[in-house]
Amino acid sequence: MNIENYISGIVGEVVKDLYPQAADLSLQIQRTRREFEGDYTLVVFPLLKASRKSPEATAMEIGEALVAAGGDIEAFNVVKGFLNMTLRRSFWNDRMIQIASDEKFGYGEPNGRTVMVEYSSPNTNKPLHLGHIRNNLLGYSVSEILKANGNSVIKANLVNDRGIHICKSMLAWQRYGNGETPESSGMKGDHLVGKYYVEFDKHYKAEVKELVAAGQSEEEAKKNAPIMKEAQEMLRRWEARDPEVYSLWETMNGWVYKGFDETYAALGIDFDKVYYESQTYLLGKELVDEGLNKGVFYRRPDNSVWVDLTGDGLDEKLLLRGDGTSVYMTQDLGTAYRRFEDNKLDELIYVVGNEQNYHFQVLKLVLGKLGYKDWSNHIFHLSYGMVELPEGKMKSREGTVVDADDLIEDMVSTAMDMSRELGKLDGTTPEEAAAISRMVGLGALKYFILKVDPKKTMLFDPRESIDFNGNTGPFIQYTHARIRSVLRKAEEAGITYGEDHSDVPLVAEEIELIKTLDEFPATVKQAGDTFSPSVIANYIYDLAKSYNGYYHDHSILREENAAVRAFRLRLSSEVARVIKRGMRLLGIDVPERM
RNA sequence: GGUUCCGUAGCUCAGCUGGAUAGAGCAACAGCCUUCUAAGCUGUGGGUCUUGGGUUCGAAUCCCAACGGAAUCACCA
Repeated sequence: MNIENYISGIVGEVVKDLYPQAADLSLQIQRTRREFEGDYTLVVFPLLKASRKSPEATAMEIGEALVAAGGDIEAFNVVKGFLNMTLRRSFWNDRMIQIASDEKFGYGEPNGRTVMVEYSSPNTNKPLHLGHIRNNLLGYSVSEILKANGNSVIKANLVNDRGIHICKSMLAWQRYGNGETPESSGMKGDHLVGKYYVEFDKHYKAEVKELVAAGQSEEEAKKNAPIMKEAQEMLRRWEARDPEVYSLWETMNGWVYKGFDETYAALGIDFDKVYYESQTYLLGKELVDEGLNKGVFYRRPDNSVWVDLTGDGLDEKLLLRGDGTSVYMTQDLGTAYRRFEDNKLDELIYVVGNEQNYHFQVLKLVLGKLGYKDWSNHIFHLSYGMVELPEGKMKSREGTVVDADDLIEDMVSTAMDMSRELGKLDGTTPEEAAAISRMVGLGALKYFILKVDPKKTMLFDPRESIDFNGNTGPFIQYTHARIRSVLRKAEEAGITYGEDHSDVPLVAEEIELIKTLDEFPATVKQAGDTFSPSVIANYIYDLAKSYNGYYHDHSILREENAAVRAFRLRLSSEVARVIKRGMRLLGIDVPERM
């Protein structure tokens, strides 16, 4: 139980005695603002109806009763309608020990719930870019936070491995590739395939231009370009399992998967299940039949199937083409259905960009109309905003896409350069230097992206992200490394934490730190409820920042009083522990030294 | 036009279920390295929380409207 709840309990008893009518009101306890005297504050306004007294008089009355009770609240003061309560000093010493002795501090007990988080979900025709990085980091972090809250989590990746876009890469490779492979070219597989996707586009545009010059309209030309027709023919052959096309498809996708695996490994993310669209794209047709039978869908004269959502403020939506083939929505209905069935899911979270908000609105509505309200109410679209660059939006056509692999390498090498310049890598082996640079470079990238509220469009400024000052991952990592250094030195000097800290007089910063530490479990829970790593990120930053101020103002190892020194060591080690746990929830590693 | 989301300091962002004088970082300026890691610390300046209504003892936060911006509304996935 955290302190706010504890105090709420104590105050609740007193309030119940004083004002029986107020017994079922929930009390508002919050940390006392810095400018005022006290530790925690009760807002008394909601109690005025029951007390029938002025705010000041009510607060006074409660405060006096609390102090008279002789518990942990030893003093109080009243400012307007706010009752500021001061806790006994020994309370904080005890609380610190309690936190320190709790092995699972911040983590919830298993709650028996199963949650699937689908994220990443790349296309196999091009490498990952900056937008995917936000997706991957969010998906992984949200999974970790849900686990910390006691859920059993299935991390799922749905790979879009079929469709016309893959055929484009395949065709261009056949024509212009000269048998080039990742091995022969030394390129990462996903980059190689992406190169031919671009190659296709180049030739396609040239052909369109030619046809337009020959008198066709732009629209006609786009349909009639021979290379496009050939790609479409290839897709038909793929669907017919033509051996030649199918084996090329397998080969090239294999290259891409190998490339993706490297990127995933570099980002430190993973999956429990990988689904392939080539295996799921036929799902969902039974649901369409079901909807027709139930009368919630309807058929048009051309035999296509639709659902009318105009009553819900949306449009009519196609569910099945006239020729009986399925569309994106059909598949998604089918896969959602199957996932709930197969895994007994309590919750299904899709980490997908906000350009698909409409799609998920429809998905939930349609499932609801089919009568699967239990499921539609437990689908959560974790929608995230675009990542923009200082120069403007990323556009693949204009070559302003930031490639994920390039970016990661850039971050790591910049971290290495800066560390070296500052002399931080002196006395480390090349392996250590590389490991630290990797942790710091990725920490900078991950933290910069995760600290922002997912649903907001964010600006990624490479220069600012690599600036290690301020609210950044490296600052937090640095704080941790410093603490670890102090702890190492203490160990070398044979200084131990000791057992009894009950009489140590604490300074104000120490009490503030304990309060902040105490909020960690509540913060994890809050981030779990809202699926937001940014809550965790900003919490750890606050903790690290206030520790840094404390660190500069109070000596730890040089303190002469052994009990005080032991307490400070212990407090420091708890801060380090919580920082490490918090960073883990964001998927960020913290070095022991840097 | 419909739907969803966003609008907080010059810039990038916090601000939890409504609570006290709205907070950080960057940038600017002024201090602090014979002392446990200066990738740091301390201080100064900088705000009609887009606007207007409403609910309330109390609104950046909740509701409505307007304005500004983003995404989306395909027999693409």
